[in-house]
This record gives sequence, structure tokens and C-alpha cells, in this order.
Amino acid sequence: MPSLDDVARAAGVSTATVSRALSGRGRTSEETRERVRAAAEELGYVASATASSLASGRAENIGVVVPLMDRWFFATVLDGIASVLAPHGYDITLYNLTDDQAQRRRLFDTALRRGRVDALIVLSVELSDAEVARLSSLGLPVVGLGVPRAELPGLRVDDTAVGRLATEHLLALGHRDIAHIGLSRRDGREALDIPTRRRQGFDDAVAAARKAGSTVTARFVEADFTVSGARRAASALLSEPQPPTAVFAASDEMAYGVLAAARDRGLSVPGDLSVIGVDGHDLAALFDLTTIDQFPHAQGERVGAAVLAALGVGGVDAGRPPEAPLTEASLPFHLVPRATTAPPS
Amino acid sequence: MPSLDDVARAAGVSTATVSRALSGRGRTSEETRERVRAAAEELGYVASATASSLASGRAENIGVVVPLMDRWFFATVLDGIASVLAPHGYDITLYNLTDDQAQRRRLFDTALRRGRVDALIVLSVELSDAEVARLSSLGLPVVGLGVPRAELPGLRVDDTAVGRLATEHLLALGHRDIAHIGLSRRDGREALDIPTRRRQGFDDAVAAARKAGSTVTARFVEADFTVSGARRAASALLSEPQPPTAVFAASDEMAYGVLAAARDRGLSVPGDLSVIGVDGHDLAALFDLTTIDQFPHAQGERVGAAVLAALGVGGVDAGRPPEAPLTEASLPFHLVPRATTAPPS
DNA sequence: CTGAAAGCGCTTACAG
DNA sequence: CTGAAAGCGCTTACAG
Repeated sequence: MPSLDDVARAAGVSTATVSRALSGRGRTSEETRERVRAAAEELGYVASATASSLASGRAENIGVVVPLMDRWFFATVLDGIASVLAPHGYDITLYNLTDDQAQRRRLFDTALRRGRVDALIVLSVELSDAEVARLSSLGLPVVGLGVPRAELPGLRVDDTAVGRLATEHLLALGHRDIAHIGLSRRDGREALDIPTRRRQGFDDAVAAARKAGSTVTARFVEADFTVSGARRAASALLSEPQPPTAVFAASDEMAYGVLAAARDRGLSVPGDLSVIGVDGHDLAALFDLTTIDQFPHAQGERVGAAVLAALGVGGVDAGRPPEAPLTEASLPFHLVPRATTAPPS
Repeated sequence: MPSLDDVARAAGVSTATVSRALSGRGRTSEETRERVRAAAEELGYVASATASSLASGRAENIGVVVPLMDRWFFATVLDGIASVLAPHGYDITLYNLTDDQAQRRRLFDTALRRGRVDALIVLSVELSDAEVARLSSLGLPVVGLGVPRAELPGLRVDDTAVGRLATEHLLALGHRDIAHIGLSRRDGREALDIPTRRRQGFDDAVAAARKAGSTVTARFVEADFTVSGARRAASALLSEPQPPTAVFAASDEMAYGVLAAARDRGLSVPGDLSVIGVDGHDLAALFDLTTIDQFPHAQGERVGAAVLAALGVGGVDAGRPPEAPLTEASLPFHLVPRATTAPPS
């Protein structure tokens, strides 16, 4: 691999000039720039990322902290992030955050503190106070996506509104016995996480319907965010003497589990049971699943653009203080009615 | 962020000693090592990744080249890779390889040549000769997974055998009119890519059955590797006057498309049509889909272990020349019979 | 606009 | 076992 010196020698200028000509930082005459470029091209020179970032303090690399890399949602968001970062020359390094405490310590105490990235994107993980403090002490721009922490600037969907919308859809169809399958943390602390917000929206919509005079039976069933978890929970629910006529599942994958449980028990959808999910999953159309699409790819693009803005990279947004638009729960979502929801028979 | 100097001062030793004590490279007295560790701990010191890699030539970072980051298969493989690399302190930087030529040039001519990674994992992408040459000129260990290139050491499944196994399963059930939905490149060049190999297996199995005296009708239908692509292709196929009694889809996601097409046309599965896929997809159990599982998570673990071995990291394998086991098509796969395949009625 | 030189924060022969 | 010193390959004030 050729070095800066090789290019300098070939072009007959100093290394300083080569650096300036190639990076575009600092002045260079048009003519010199051309000569340097030609020499670099000729030699196949590419600046060493590590030398460059040691000298400049810029890593041109963004860290992305993800839970569950193999989940469709995160993979899709990641694809969205990459699609906006790559054209600006930023690489992405991946940090997988699991529930394993030793691994989390390794991540927060070591991996993230090695100065490898210019900024961090954190995707819907729940962080302890100590972890949030760790993140702040990094001295880097950190942008969250769906992170339930007011301290971190971040983008998110208004998941309470999402839960409300899903529930209202079922109520509007005439359902009066509705179950919500999801998660809910009511451990004293202010619960801002996505599952709890969705459940809150469910509760709110039910309360509003009751206030308006409807008699609504509402149940909440806990299940983890997987197909099989929801399938088990739904199986139990549907074998009760008086099963609900509609289920709001907290994610599309959970909704698939509900569909499977209904099929297992010989219930027809939407004849015997209406089902609605959340996400806009890849296969939702295949299942004809009514869902609330939250455009995960676009979310990735937005959060990617947000870090670029925080770093002062790119177009008009450069340098703009990103706080204002970032702390809002402003990401779009949209009800997609399909064949798994209908009026109760 | 504290630096090496700070630690050296606090521990009352030279920076050289700190470096040795903390990295474990070179001799240090037990006592000094402890003192240095304590000082580092106390200060919260973590070595700068960029300075360290500039000085040592080791980046402790592995590049992973992926097509289609949002595909379940690749996300799962990636998760497997991360699970073996992270415990060894290796980070992962992601390089998304699309079909966009400009983007590919940027990747091969610049991004990969910046010296950011110690080794590269390349996941089932098809590379031009120039790109393979680029990869070799990097002077780094490169390990492929499902890359159809003899020049690159790599792991792969014997996809011809996979295609044969799927087809034999249908033949063994008694099907004599079988279609394969997939891809096949017959452009003169030796076609070693996964889709073509699977089709080759299909052809081989059919030929063998004929040789053994069976009268078999076999058709090949081209479709891209998506649910909707396969759905369209299957729709056309199933509306022919004499549709096949069984379909071998080249991936599980394609099989989902076939199931949807059958449902669209009111055909029952497996009553009117048997369907088999390949992958061992997340949702295959949900669909009761017969498939050939290829254990993608384990594939990721294997290829992760292979690069570690190539770098001489970790246990017994360190330094072992990885060529021999790596060029074989030795990754396991397994038929998982479920409810979408049965004898023809 | 261009160059000489210091410096980014580590690692590693080389001596002792 | 430990330290002084060179060096990894760039970038960037500072002069001119």
C-alpha cells in the first residue's frame, strides 16, 4: 500500500500539500490539486483510516448499538442508516447489546471508550442510569431511536398514539371484548419504553370508549416479543370460556403468533377473531395482516441524517442544533387495514 | 479521556511498561502489572483504538461485506459472527454491497483499502474478476461464506446436494410433476453461485429418477429471491392447465410466496400442492413449511471462528493454516419435514 | 498557496 | 523486567 510520502514524491510536493489537496481542507491551487490527484490515482493511494483519524480526531465511523441483530425490525433500520451514511464516506461499526451483564460492561467500559467512532446511534434498548452516564461521558454525539430516555436526544414514534390507534381501529369495527398482548413495565420508575407506551395507548383508548358510554371488556396478556411467545399467550387466552373477539398484538411478529394460535384452535380470522399488529413487517402483506406501519427503513434514514447533522456533515443542516426536532415523538406511523380485522360476527 | 502517560505517571513506570502490562505482550513483573492495572482502573483508562492500531498494525476490527442487510438470512449470519468475535474484543464494521456500480467502486477502491480492518468476511455475493483481484491485493485474510469463487478461501454448503435432497424428498413422496422456482445463471461462465447450484441439484435428482425408470415432468421457473417475486411466478405456474403437484422453492421466503399463490388460487397445501423451501427461516415452523435447514446462525459462528483462526487468535486453532477445512463445501444442512409436503392425491 | 515541523497516542525493537 | 526512543502515517497550526 502506497503512503502519503509516495504520492508527495510522485507529485513533487510536500505531504502537507497532498493531504490538503486530497481532503479538500485548506487551500490548494487548482493545478497542484490536479497533479496530486493524478499521482494518487496512479499509485492507487488511499489514506489510512487509522493514521488519519489519530491525527485529525475524526474517525469517519459511526457506532450503532443494537439489541437483537437478527430481528427484522433492527435489520431494516440498520439498512436505512447505512443507506444515508455510506454516501458520506462513513463506516458503521456494530455493537450488539445483549442482556448479559458482563457483555454490557465490556461494551460500555471498553469497546465504546476506545475512540473508534465519531458518534453513536442507539436503537431501542433500555439503559440503566449508569449506562446513560457512561454514554454522556463519552463526549460524543449520541442519537437514540426509540430509546426511552429523556436525557438522550433521539427520535421516536409516539407509541402511546400507536397503541391508541390500533385499539380505536378495533373499537370502531364494533369490538367490545378486546385483548392486548404485549409487555408492560410498571416497576415504579417512569415507564417510557415502547411496549409500555403501547399498552398505555390501549388503556387510554379503552378508557375513552367507556367514558363515551361503551361497555368494553379489556384484558392484558403478557408475552415476550416473539412469534412463539405470543403464540403461547394467545393459546391460553383463546381457550378461555369467553375469549375476546379481537386482539391487538404489540408487534407484527407477535400477531403472527396470534394467527397461529387461532389456526391451532380452529378459529377463523377475522370471522371469529380480529387481529392487528404493529410494525409494517415484511410479511404482513402475505398474512393479510392489518398493522400499523412505522416505516422502519425511513426511521433508519432519519436517525442517520440526525447524526450527520450533529456532526455538521452534509448540506443545509450542517451545524444546526439538532435538539429541537430530535426530542419530539414525531416519527410517522400509519394504519394499514387488511383482512385480519373486521366487525365481530 | 486519560492517556497512557497519565497511567504511567500514576503508576510510576514508563509508558512502555504500561503498554506491556495492560496488553499482556512482553514480560512484566506480577507486581508491576498489578500496580499498572490498578492505576488504569482508577483513571478509567482505555487504550485508543486508533493510536493502538496505527502503532501495532492490528485494528481488532473485522469487516463484513453483506448484500441486503435487511434479509433475515444475512442478519442471522451476522448475529452468529458477532457472537464469536465480540468475546475476543473484535469489533465488526459493516460494508453493504449493492448492485450499484458506483457504490461498489467506492467500496473496493476506497472503503476497504483504508486499513480499518484486520480481515474480511464476505457473505454470498457475486464478485467480478476485478473485485476478487481487489480483495486479494488488500493483503488481508479474506474468508467467504457462500461466495462462488474458488480463488477465495471460504465456507459453504454443498448447494447442489441441497437441491438434490429437496427434490428427492418430493420424488420419494411420489410426485412426478415437479417445478423448481429459483434462479439460474447459464451465461457461459462456470456458474457456481448458490441459486444455480440448487437448480443443478434439482436437475440431477430428476435425471437420476428418470434413469431409474420414473417418468418425471420437471419445470424450472425463474423468480428473484423474494416473497413477492416467487408469488408472481407461482401464480403463473399454478394457473397453467396442468400445474405441478409439487414445488421446490429455492428459499423459504420464496416458499412463502408459493404458499400465498396457492392460497390465492384456492389450492390446498399439501392436498393440491406440496411445497418445500430452503433455509430454516424463523417463520418456517409457523407456516408448517417443510424446509432444508442450513443453520445460518451456526454458519456465522463458523465463519467468525475461521477468521479468528486465520488471524491466529484464540485457542488451539491459532496459526493453523485454514485452507484445508475452509475450501470444502462442508457446512451441514438438514431436511425438516413438516406439513406442507405430502404424497400427491 | 505551500512547506517544515510538531503532534495525534500508542507499540515495539533495542539496550541494559 | 524496564526504560528511552523511534516510528506508525497522517493532519494542521504556523510561517512565509
